[in-house]
Order: sequence, then structure tokens, then C-alpha cells
Amino acid sequence: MDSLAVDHLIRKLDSCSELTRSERIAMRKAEPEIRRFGAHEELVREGAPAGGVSFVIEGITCRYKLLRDGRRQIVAYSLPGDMCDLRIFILERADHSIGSVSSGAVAILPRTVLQNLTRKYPGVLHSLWCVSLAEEAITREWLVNVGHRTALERAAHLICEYFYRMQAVGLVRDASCEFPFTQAELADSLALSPVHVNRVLMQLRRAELIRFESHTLHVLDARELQSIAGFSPHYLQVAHRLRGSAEIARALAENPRQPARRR
Amino acid sequence: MDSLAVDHLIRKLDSCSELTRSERIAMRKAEPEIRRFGAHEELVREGAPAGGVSFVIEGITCRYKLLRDGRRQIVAYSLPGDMCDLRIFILERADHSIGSVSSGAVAILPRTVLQNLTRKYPGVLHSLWCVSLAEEAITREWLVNVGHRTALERAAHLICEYFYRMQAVGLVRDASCEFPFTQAELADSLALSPVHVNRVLMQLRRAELIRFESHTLHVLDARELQSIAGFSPHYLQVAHRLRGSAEIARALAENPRQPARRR
DNA sequence: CGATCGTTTGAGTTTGATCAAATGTGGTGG
DNA sequence: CCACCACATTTGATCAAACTCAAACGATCG
Repeated sequence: MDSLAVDHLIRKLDSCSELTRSERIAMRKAEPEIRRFGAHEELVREGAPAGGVSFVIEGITCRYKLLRDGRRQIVAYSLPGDMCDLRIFILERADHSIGSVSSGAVAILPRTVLQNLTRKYPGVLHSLWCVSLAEEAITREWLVNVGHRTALERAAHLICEYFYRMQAVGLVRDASCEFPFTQAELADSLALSPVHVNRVLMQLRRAELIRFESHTLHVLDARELQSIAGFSPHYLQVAHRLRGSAEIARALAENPRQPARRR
Repeated sequence: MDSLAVDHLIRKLDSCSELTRSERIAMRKAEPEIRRFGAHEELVREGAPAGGVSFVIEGITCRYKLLRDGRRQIVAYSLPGDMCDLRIFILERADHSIGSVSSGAVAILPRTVLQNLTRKYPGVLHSLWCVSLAEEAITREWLVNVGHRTALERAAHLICEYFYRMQAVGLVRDASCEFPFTQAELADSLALSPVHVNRVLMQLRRAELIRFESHTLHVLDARELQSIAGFSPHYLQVAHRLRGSAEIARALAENPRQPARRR
């Protein structure tokens, strides 16, 4: 079960920048702690001392910041395979909170384990860096979203991005996927009031672009939805067609610190 | 002159995660190309094929994204010592544009040079990763800013952040520093109209919190300004008190690929 | 079968946008 | 040194997108 959890992480890192066989083997030796959670819980509070590095293996989590007046801005969602918060690896304390959207589970690697891995296998370090850059690209797009798009465009854009990312991790079937968000959570992501989120979602449904059923999202007209959102998936495509990084990874692998089995 | 430029980069990386002597020496061998620019120019257009990795050695640059309708969102400013866009190191093409705010100069390292550095010196790789994480923290704070703060708070917050960062690179004297931004640029950063930026800036000046003189910003009441902004510099302090990263860097240095001179 | 939480709907308000024009200001060339 | 131009800032008036408040409706669960 544990090794299955690490496979999520390996797949993620591998998709960003190819790992060598020896790196994969080393990673599989890690035995993360599994922590289950319910929906809409607080997992890590801002300011909490940094624990291990965790990644989602099931369900959805989010990162958010709270303001003085209690309002919050969700700054990112983590889908299965995503790191909950890489920055924790480097900081003393969490610089924002982490919560769950749906129920699910995270795997937690003690920081020392990851430190040892990055120490011995620079390819892992490189992959982690790539993951960070990919996340930043998404954050930037959110900034554009909240800053310069109308409420309708914003909502459509978030749905497009979510759908794309769910697709990328194989969680979409028949143009539909889980959609566990409350409208209040969407509001905190989009910087809109819950009431207004309700109205724009209704607009999208009435236009027959999407449909909700229990907690499932159906995308009825992806093309039109993307058009309204001004969505272009380009910023998400960090995973593939990396330039140069494959060579780096290979070069790093040529002189591994740890004896590496070659195929 | 060139080596002086690289020193900026070394200082930056070193502040995030300590470099070893050999890493510094190796970096000093790099001979970046220097490119000067005037104020308010476009330096890299979104979609342009990726060139070298550049960092600011004088003046201020910004990253921005353009929307269909021509509006733009500035997503980051780069002060002297900052990388203009690290992500370019990994992508085929720029996924957003880069422009200048003031006149100044950037140093450009061919990608192959940086690739070789990261290949031979994982400590450099680690530092670059830390830099990326620090940048992401700023982007997230901008997202909170644009998403959940009022126009006045937003403007105050941006000024606080800018002032803090300028201080960090030693460009503040007597509570004042260069301030080359046009109100239109501030508007594009804060997701406000230029007219409204004018009004809130006026409010801050009338409250005697700041003063502008030619292109200089004077902060008259930093405490009150921060209070209005809800600014806490915590998210900026990645540079120091890193946890564990020093040990990583040291461990990496113990087995350098390249023969390293020891003091 | 309440109770709780999330969603929906309506009415009035506010923040910040837009449009338009006036007023600085710095730079250039005569 | 001045006239002029381009550009940035300032001010006023009007408008619209999204917020707030309030209440009703609906689902889910013990």
C-alpha cells in the first residue's frame, strides 16, 4: 500500500523530468505515512511548524491564506499526485494553511527522507524543481484570472483548468469527473461572493456548457467553455516536451553517488 | 564587468541556500552577455523561443501576461539580482512576456552554461529551486492581494513589498528609493484602472504615509502603511533561516563532480 | 423527522470602471 | 530660452459589475 503511494509521487516527478531507474528504486524504499481526511477539514494551519512533505494520493486538497477579517483566498488545488506544499520543505513553518476539499488521503514523507533522496539523486532534485515551476505557472494564471477576467470567465476558466488537470491524472470518464467543491470554496478561489458564484454557474448551466449531478461535473461543450474562459492549456503543459531537462537528468545519472543498476 | 554581473547572481543564490567555494568559483567563470534596455520596453514577447536565462543587474523588469482584449496583468517584478524568468530554463517558448519598467541591464547566461553548472554542482540546482519557491510565495501573495484586498490596501501592500525588497538588495537610503513605475503599470499589477490607482495613491499621500518626488518614493510612516496594507513580510523571508538546506548544500559539496578547491 | 448545511432567489448598495477633459512635466528642436 | 509635443497625472461625472443582506428552498444525515 505504501509503495503504491510512492508510485504516485514517482509518476509525478517522472512526468516533469525523467527519473532514472536507480532513482525510482531508491524512492520506492521510502515508506510514507498515510493520513486520511474527511471533506472540508483543516489539515495544516498557517504558522504550524513544518512537518513532512506530503502529496495527495486520493481526493483533493487546497492551499489558502486567511486575511485579518477572516476572508480567505484559496491559492491552489492539489489533485492526486500533486504535492500539498513543497515550500514546506524549505521553511520553518507553514506560510499558509492547507485544507481538504473532498475526503481522501495524503502520503507524508519525513523531510529527512526527501533530503537524503535529493542529496544522493540530483535528478530527484531537478524533478522537484520542475514541479515547483509548474505550480508557479498555475498560480500566475490564477492571478491573471482573478485580476483581469469577469466573473463568468473566471468560473469557466477554473472549471477548464480543473477538468484538464483531472484528465491529466486519468480521473475523467465520459467527459465527467468528481466535483466536490462547495460554491463557497469556489468563491474563495475566484475572489467572488458565494452568491455571485451561484449566479455565474447557473449561467453556464443554462447555456448547456456544463451540468452538475450529485457531486459530478459533466462538461457538455468543452470548446465553448474554453472560448468563454479564454482558456488555453499551454501553461499546464510543463510535463511534456521539456527542453534540455532530459539531458540533465541523464547526465546526472551517469555519475550517481549510489551504485545504480543499469538495464 | 562581466564577473561583476555574475556576482549579483551568486549573491542571490547564496542568500537562498549557501553555495560552496567551488560552486562560486565555477560560476565566476561564466561570461554572461550584458543587455541594456530603456524604460518601458518589451524585452521578451510571449511565445518567443526560449533564449538564455537572464537576471537583472540594474533597473527593474516585469513579467506580464496579455489577454485577448489587450489588457495585461503584471505578475511579477524583478529587482536587481532577481531572475527575469527561470521557467524559461525549462520551456521551449516563453509563456509570458517580459518588459522593463525603468532603464537598466540584464545579464544573460546561455542555457547550456547553466545546464552545465546544475549538472556539476547540485548545490546550484538547489539554490535555483529555492529561488523559484521564493518567487512563488510572492506570486501567491499577489493573488491574495488582487483577490481579497480593497484598492487602497492593494496599493499600500504593493508599495510595502517593493520597499522591503528594495531594502533587501540595499537600494534604500533614508527611507526612500527609486520608484520608476507609471500609474498605468501599477494599475496592471494591482488589477485596477489607472484612474483608480491615482485616487488611492493620492489618499496615501494625503494621509502622509508616502511621498513621491520626481521618481523617488519616500516612506513617511512605514508602520501605518503596513497596517493599512495588512502587510507582513513573512512571506518574503525565504532567504534566511533556511532549515536543512544548508546541510544539503554541504553534503552535496562533499562529493563534487568537479575537483573542488578546499580552503 | 428535525437539523444542518448548501444552494437559490430577490432587492438595494457599493466599489471601482469608464468616459472625457484639464492640467502638469520632461524632453526636443528651433 | 522658449515653443511645442508626447505622455503622465489629476479631476469630475456617470455607469455597471459584483457585493451584501435577507429569506426561502432543498438535500443529506443522524
